[in-house]
Amino acid sequence: MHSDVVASRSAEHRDSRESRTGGGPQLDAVSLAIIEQLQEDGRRPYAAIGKAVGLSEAAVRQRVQKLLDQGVMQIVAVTDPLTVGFRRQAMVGVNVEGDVESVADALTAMSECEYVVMTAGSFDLMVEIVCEDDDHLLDVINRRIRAVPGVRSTESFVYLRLKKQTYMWGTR
Amino acid sequence: MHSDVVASRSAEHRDSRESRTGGGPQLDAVSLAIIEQLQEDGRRPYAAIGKAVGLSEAAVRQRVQKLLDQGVMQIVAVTDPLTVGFRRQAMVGVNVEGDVESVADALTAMSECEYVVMTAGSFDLMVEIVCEDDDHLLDVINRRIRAVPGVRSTESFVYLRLKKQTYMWGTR
DNA sequence: CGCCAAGGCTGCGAAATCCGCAAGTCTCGG
DNA sequence: CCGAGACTTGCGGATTTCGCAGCCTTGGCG
Repeated sequence: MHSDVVASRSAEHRDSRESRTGGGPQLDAVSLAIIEQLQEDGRRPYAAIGKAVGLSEAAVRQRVQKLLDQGVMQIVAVTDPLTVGFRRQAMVGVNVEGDVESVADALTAMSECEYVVMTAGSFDLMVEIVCEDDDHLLDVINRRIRAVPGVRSTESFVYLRLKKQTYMWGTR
Repeated sequence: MHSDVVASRSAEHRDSRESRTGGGPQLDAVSLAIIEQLQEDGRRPYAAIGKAVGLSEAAVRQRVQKLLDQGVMQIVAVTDPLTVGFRRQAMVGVNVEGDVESVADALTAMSECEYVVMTAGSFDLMVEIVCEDDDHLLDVINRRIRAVPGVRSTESFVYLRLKKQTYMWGTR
């Protein structure tokens, strides 16, 4: 029944929290299936999940708890920012001279920066900004981001319309 | 004994120029508070939420259900794509000739496009792509996206490292 | 002004779920 | 051969969910 499950549980708990790029702790097919269930409905009962993935309720409970503890997934409410009062969003491309990492850390510390990623290409960093209004956005971009040491230049892409936003990784 | 949060029940006369893009029902302070609770923990019991926002368990349940039905929020599991087997991600800027909307729709229909937004700036669209490997990414960008009628050019920013990814809108 | 419908809230049992725990199985490695 | 880890089954008790019957307030309307 739950046979195809057997995967590598060898290097499960590696200490490296930095391993993002290299691929994190291996997840077997069952954990993947559990995550998919919770991506459809974060409040689905453990018993129902167990039935769907071929595990007992207790086992699902344990695995979910572990996935949460390990930080592999989190169960949260997500909203459209516009409906909760954030009227301006923008993607900002950043060019850096010197240490990209330290700039990224500085941006990460800003609450308005919802998403920070280091990239290859004509930008070193891409940052998604969520603001309440134009003034707020202007302040963040021109005064805060450009004030970070090492930031050479920025280019902004103000959001006109959000067309798609999914959280269905692994559900394909 | 209603509490602190409920204070502004009758004073919700803020200038509600509802912005079009997200449109949607005005959220009062209580619903906001409920959302914040669920952003911290999507599985938090209704009774606990009620205690926190000053409402009964049943009332919280009804409001949450309505928020879900209305599509204002969804409760889901979110993960780091890298830990679930998607090793290549990229942000792609797209320039369009002709109808931007129809191109956006075409991209939205692709399962690999996790995030699609229409922007102002040197790109008409920004698209986040989630792929399993380099071949997959190459295929999506060069063969699928560029094949969409109206796409004039694209520029890719391959993710090197995800530094921050939050879902705490409204929790500031 | 009085009446009524609608929406939102509370309170309350009943059903379902969560949670911890114990005992037994199975597999993998040392 | 034995221990560790993961899973299962089973089981209560605590907690949570859920449906429903009121209650109150608001707003429309004759």
